[in-house]
Amino acid sequence: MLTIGKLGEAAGVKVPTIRYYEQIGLLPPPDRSAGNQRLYGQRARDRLAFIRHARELGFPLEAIRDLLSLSDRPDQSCAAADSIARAQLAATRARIARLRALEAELERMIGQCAHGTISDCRVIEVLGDHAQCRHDHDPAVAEPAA
Amino acid sequence: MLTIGKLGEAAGVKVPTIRYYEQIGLLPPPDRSAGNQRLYGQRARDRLAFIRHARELGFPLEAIRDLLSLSDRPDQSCAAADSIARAQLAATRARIARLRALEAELERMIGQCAHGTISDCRVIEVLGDHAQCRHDHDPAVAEPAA
DNA sequence: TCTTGAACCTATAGTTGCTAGAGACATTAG
DNA sequence: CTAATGTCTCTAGCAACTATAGGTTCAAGA
Ligand SMILES: [Zn+2]
Ligand SMILES: [Zn+2]
Ligand SMILES: [Zn+2]
Ligand SMILES: [Zn+2]
Repeated sequence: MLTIGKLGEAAGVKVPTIRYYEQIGLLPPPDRSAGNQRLYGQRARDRLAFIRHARELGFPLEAIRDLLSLSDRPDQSCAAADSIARAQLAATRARIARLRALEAELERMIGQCAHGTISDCRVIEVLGDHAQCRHDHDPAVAEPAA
Repeated sequence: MLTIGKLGEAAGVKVPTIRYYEQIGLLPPPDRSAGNQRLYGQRARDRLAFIRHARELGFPLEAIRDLLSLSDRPDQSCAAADSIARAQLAATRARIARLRALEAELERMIGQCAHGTISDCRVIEVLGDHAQCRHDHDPAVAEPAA
């Protein structure tokens, strides 16, 4: 049996994150020691590793919740799981495409700047004049800040 | 003079977002009508367009704040502005690289699945077994959920 | 056995960049 | 003049954690 700290170390997940996952029902409430401390077994370790890996691949927690409940029914068709994964792939590709457009514009404006004063700075100028841009203009698709 | 709704329309920014930018000090408090409604002029419009464009390019609001205060000092060197832009470019490239690794793994696992039952599903299997992955293992670099 | 220090507990608030709602006031078109 | 739309403030919510405060439990050394 592992304490929460050991579990976190084993799975590469921070302790508060594990408690958070329990709170939102992604991990079941574990057994407790006589002194009320959480104790985890192999099952919890596997489940947490699954969550961790899915998060690394960018799956939202809600999708992971669905994947976990699917993985508890091994005899059913995996069509639902595959379609969640395909949606994640599509989202990933869309983000790559968008980021490439942003990369190109950033490169262009940095490359064109003569590095003089602010009043001549191509970076500032391009940001202020949005007219000839080709990239996405829907704020709902805006990148999360770096 | 524009009301907040007209300004939002003109700049492609939602009304609550404009009020939010004012609240965090990114836009100065505008004049008000006799009935206490916000009225904006050309300056505010330009400033908001600048913010909007920078956000589309993924700059964090804090970076935009710095860029705006730089653009208020036109005689200074643009080195600081350029370095903010270069940092944004670097962050964008890092995200593209990471997303490409994720894309590859998602493609691989989807492509290898025979689409039978969950117990044979390659998607579920790969998520559960994290051992032979090459992608980033630092949760601090994890992708924001799609 | 006692003590110290690390790890653990709960609960709450903060992060980023907005978005949505409630309930009240202002403006404008017909 | 009235009805509809727009605006006001304030509060709370989203994802997915992270951090802090104030307290308890556990393991190891003296
Ligand atoms: Zn420059
Ligand atoms: Zn642009
Ligand atoms: Zn499958
Ligand atoms: Zn992997």
